[in-house]
Amino acid sequence: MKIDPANKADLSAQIAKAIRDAIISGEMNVDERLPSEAELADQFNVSRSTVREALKRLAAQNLIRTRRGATGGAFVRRLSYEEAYANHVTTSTLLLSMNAVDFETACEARFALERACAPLSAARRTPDHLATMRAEIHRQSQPGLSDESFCDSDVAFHRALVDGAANPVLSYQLAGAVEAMQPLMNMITFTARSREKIVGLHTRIADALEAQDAAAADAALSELTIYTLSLGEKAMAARAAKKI
Amino acid sequence: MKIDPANKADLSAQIAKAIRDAIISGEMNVDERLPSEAELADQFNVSRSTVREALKRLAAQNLIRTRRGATGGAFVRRLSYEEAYANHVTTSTLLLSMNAVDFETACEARFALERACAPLSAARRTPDHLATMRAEIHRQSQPGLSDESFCDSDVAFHRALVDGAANPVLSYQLAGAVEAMQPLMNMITFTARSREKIVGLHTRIADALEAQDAAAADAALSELTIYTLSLGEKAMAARAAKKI
DNA sequence: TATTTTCATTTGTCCGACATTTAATGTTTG
DNA sequence: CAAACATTAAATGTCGGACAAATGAAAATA
Repeated sequence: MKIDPANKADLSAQIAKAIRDAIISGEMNVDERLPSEAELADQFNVSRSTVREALKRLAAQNLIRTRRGATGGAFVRRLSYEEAYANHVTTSTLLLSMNAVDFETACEARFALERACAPLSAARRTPDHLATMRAEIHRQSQPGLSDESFCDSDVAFHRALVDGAANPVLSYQLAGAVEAMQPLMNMITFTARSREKIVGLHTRIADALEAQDAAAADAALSELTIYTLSLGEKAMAARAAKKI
Repeated sequence: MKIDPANKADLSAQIAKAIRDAIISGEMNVDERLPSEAELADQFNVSRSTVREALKRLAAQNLIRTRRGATGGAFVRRLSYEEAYANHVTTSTLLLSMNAVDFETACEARFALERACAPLSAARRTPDHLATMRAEIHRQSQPGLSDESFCDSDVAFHRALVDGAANPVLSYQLAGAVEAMQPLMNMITFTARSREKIVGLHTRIADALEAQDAAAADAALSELTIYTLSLGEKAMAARAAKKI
């Protein structure tokens, strides 16, 4: 880790990379303390400012945490699921918006992934998951609900479906797909009729999971996919018509 | 964006957050130039060093790029799929290793996600994808291949399967699941017999995709899941026996 | 013993200086 | 006039020192 070639490119980036590699390779363990900034500056033969910039890069990636004081310093941080979730969601959102991913592609990906969870969720969902889904369905049926709240509830419902699979790795991977879709979903104005249909499909999904009927859940999800895609097309057409 | 409460905690983190929010909310567009470090220092009423630490945080998240010189500065960066891939893979890897995710959970997640791609891949795979898969299968059949190379080839094969779905969002989400599994897969010593069986299943998958037979592909993937899980169990048992 | 004080260590912030890179501008020369 | 060259200005990158603030440990005190 002490290596640092006399490369011309961004010393702070090089140092960050060296430390990051040490962490990723397992050379440094969780909660292990890094040398102090002054010591690192000595080791790498750079100024303390440069070391600090490197450490801030690592902090931005949640790889280290710092504490002031006598026993303070920089420590290798255990990456928690919650933080990873949050990062994954914002990155996915940015990726969708910056690269102008079309609704169809995102929607297809989202539902394909969700359908992968359905069989596992049918087998393992707990009463808690079912209760969450029922509660969200109830919320979605409220007449005065704003479009934004409906979207939130939609996400919460599908999140419960995914979590029902009781596989944290799966939940993590899907968080990006489901939650990042929300801004795109907001493009679609949910009319009263489309909400009714969606709530109906959600109910079918919840029923199927309660009955532990994977095939029925898959069928309902498939219908929801098709319906959501048709809503997207309609919204696109409306937007195109408006432009002309 | 100019807001900055007189909070005493971590000015550079606060500033980074303010700028990050401006970028994520779409307030700043791709390739737009941020004010210079000196100007930002003025705006936020902090020193240039503090601003620099904030900018390094953003650079670490690939949100900005900086260029030196007269027309230089910090620019909002378009997040590319390639970078997002790389980040997603390393984050997933860290998440698996730091949280001691068991082989079974990771394996289940991986194959569940892959099976979500299979129908799409059966419909859309190009000759290119098929050629890649065949080439990797051929490579996997070489007798002198190291375990590491076999793992690499395995990842490449499954990557081609996923890419065959022709959905970049799906590919991105799955990169983390497939590639992050590699270190865990390395735990399993691939004996000659297990390799033979795996190559056989890969061939069946490739055949099914070539024939655009989604059901057959799913069946083969299902078998591969079960077989991989059994290999994992065997490896665990062997490791346990060794310890005693 | 229990409490308070002192102290050393470490991160957080600021300042000023200089190096380096880069493009635009000005200047010289063929 | 045009091309090559030199100058300059603006920006990031790096350095070194200084002080503030937090924090736990050791020392002094009641």
